[in-house]
Amino acid sequence: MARSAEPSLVLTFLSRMGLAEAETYPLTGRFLKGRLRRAMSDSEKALVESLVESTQRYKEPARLLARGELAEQATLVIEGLVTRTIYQEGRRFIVGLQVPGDFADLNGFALKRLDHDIVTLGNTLVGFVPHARLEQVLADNPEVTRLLWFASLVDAAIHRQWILKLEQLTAPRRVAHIFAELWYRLDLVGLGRREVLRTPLTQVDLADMCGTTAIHMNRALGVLKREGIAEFRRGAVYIPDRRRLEQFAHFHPEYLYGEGGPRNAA
Amino acid sequence: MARSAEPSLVLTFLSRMGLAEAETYPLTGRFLKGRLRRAMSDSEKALVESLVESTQRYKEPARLLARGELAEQATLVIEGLVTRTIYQEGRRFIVGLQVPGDFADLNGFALKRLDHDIVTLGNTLVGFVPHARLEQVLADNPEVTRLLWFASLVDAAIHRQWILKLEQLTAPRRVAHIFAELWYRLDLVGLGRREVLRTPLTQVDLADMCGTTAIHMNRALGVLKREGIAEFRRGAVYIPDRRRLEQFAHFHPEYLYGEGGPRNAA
DNA sequence: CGTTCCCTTGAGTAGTTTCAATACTTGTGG
DNA sequence: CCACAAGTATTGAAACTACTCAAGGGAACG
Repeated sequence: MARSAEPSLVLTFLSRMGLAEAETYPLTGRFLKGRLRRAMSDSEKALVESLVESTQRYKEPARLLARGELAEQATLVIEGLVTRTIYQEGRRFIVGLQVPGDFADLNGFALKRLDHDIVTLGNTLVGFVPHARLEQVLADNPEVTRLLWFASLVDAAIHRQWILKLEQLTAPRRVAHIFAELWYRLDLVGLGRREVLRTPLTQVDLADMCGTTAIHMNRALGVLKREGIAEFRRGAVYIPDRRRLEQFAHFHPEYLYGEGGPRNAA
Repeated sequence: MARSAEPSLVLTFLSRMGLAEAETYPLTGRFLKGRLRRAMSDSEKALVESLVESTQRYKEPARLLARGELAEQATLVIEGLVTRTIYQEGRRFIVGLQVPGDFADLNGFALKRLDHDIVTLGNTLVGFVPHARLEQVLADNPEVTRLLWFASLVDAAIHRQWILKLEQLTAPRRVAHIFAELWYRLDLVGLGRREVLRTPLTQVDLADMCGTTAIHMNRALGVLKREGIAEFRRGAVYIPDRRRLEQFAHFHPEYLYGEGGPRNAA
C-alpha cells in the first residue's frame, strides 16, 4: 500500500511462477491451482502430469462420453470449457461446467458409468487419463488419491451452490451468478482477465444452465445490461464493477475452496 | 413366475440376509446397501463397522456441524434423516438429504470445512467416525477408500439430479420427485414400506428443498392429492400407484446407482 | 385450555413461458 | 461480391406459475 511499486512486483513474480508451472507441467499445471496445488510436492505434480496418456483438441462441440456408457478414462480439461449435460424429452439441461484444470468426469472412475453426458464447448483441449493409471494411484499413493478425491468434492460443492442458486434466485441473478463463478474459477487457475470474460457460451447455453428459456434469458441479460451490471455480447461478458456483480448475484466464493480456506479465498 | 411360491421364498431369504447383516453390523449395516455392499468382503464390512467411535441420538432437530467450522469427524446416518442446509438472508435452503447408510459429511474429511450446515430432522441416530480413522483407511486400504469415494460421488450424482429437477420441473413435480427419490433410497437400504412413506418432514421442509414458498408447496401438494398421485399428511406420504408417481415426477432411478448398475437398478 | 407449530385459503402482484414474428451474424457457394 | 442458410439474438402479447400479504383453521403439547 505504502510503496506503490510493490504490488505490481509481487504480481509479476506470481505470474512468472505461474508461467514456469505451465511450462513444467503443460497439461496439468492448472490442476488444483489456486487450491491445494501450492501444497503439492514436485514429485506429486510430476506424477499427476504423467497420468495423462494423450491429448485431443476439439474445435467443434463434441460429446466425449455419453450417459450410461462405460467410462475407461478420465478427461482433464486443459483449455476451453466442458459441460455436464443431460438430454431429456427433447430438451437439454446443463448441470455442471468445468474449466481448465478440472477433471470433467473423475466420477467415472469410481462410478464406472455416468448419469450425464460430457460435452465440450467451443475450442477445447483435453487430456485423457486411463483409469488403470488412477487405479495405480489409488493403490500406491494415498496423498494424490486424497487430492483427486478433494477435486471431486469441490465439484460437488459447486453442484450444491447451483442448487442453492436455483432455489433462491431469479433469472437475472442466476446468470449473474454464473458469470461471477466462472470469472472466479478462471482467476483461480490464472485465466482471469480484467473487465471482460471471453467464453464460447451462447444465450441458449446460459438458459440451459439457469433452468430458463432462451427467450427469458435474453430478457434477463437485458436487465443486467440496463442495470450496468454486465453486458453479454456473443460470448463476451463485459463487467464494469465486479463487486456490484457479485453483490447482485449473492455470490460468496467460499464454496469454491480457493486458497486460504473457505473463509477468505482471494 | 411359474411357481408362485418361489418369489416370496426368495424375498424371505433376502430379508433374512438383511436382518443378519443388521445384527452383525448394527451401525454400518446399511452403508452402500443396495449398491456396492454385496461386493464387500466380511473384513471390509468389519473395518467399516469399526470406524464408528461413538453414536448419538437426537430427538430434536440438531445442527451437527456448521458451515465453515473445522470438521474433525464424519457423521454416519443410522436412523432418521439428515439435511444439508444453507441459511442465507434469513431464509433456509435445503441442498441435500441423507438417509440411513449415508455419510452426512464425508466431504468434510478432504475439504476440512463445509460449505453448508449438517442438520438432523426428527428422531435421528448417528455414528461418528473420527477423521484420524479415515486417514488410516486412506493410507492402508485402497479398496475401502474407493468405497468411501464412491459414496461421496453418489451424493454428487444426487446433487446433479436435484439441479436437473429444479431446472426442469414445476413445483408439484418437484415434490413428487422428492417423494419418489426418498422412497427409492429407503428401499435400497431396506427401509421401504408399501404405499406409505413415514417421514419427519414438514411442508416447510419440502418447500425449502424445492425452492418454493411453504404456501405454494401447500398448493402443489393439493395438486398431487387431487390428481391421486400422492397425499401428504403431517409427514406421512400415501402413494396409491408408485409407477404413476414416478412418471409424473420424471423419476429415472439410474442416477442413484442401485444394484445392477445405472441401467436397470431395482 | 391456551400456546405453538403446522397447515389452508383468497386475492393481487411479480416472474416466467409460450407462441409468433423479426433481425442480426457468420460462413458458404455461386 | 451477393445470396442464402443456419445459428443466434430480440421484441410483443397472452397465458401460466409462483410469490407476497393477510387471515384463519387444526392438531399436538404442556
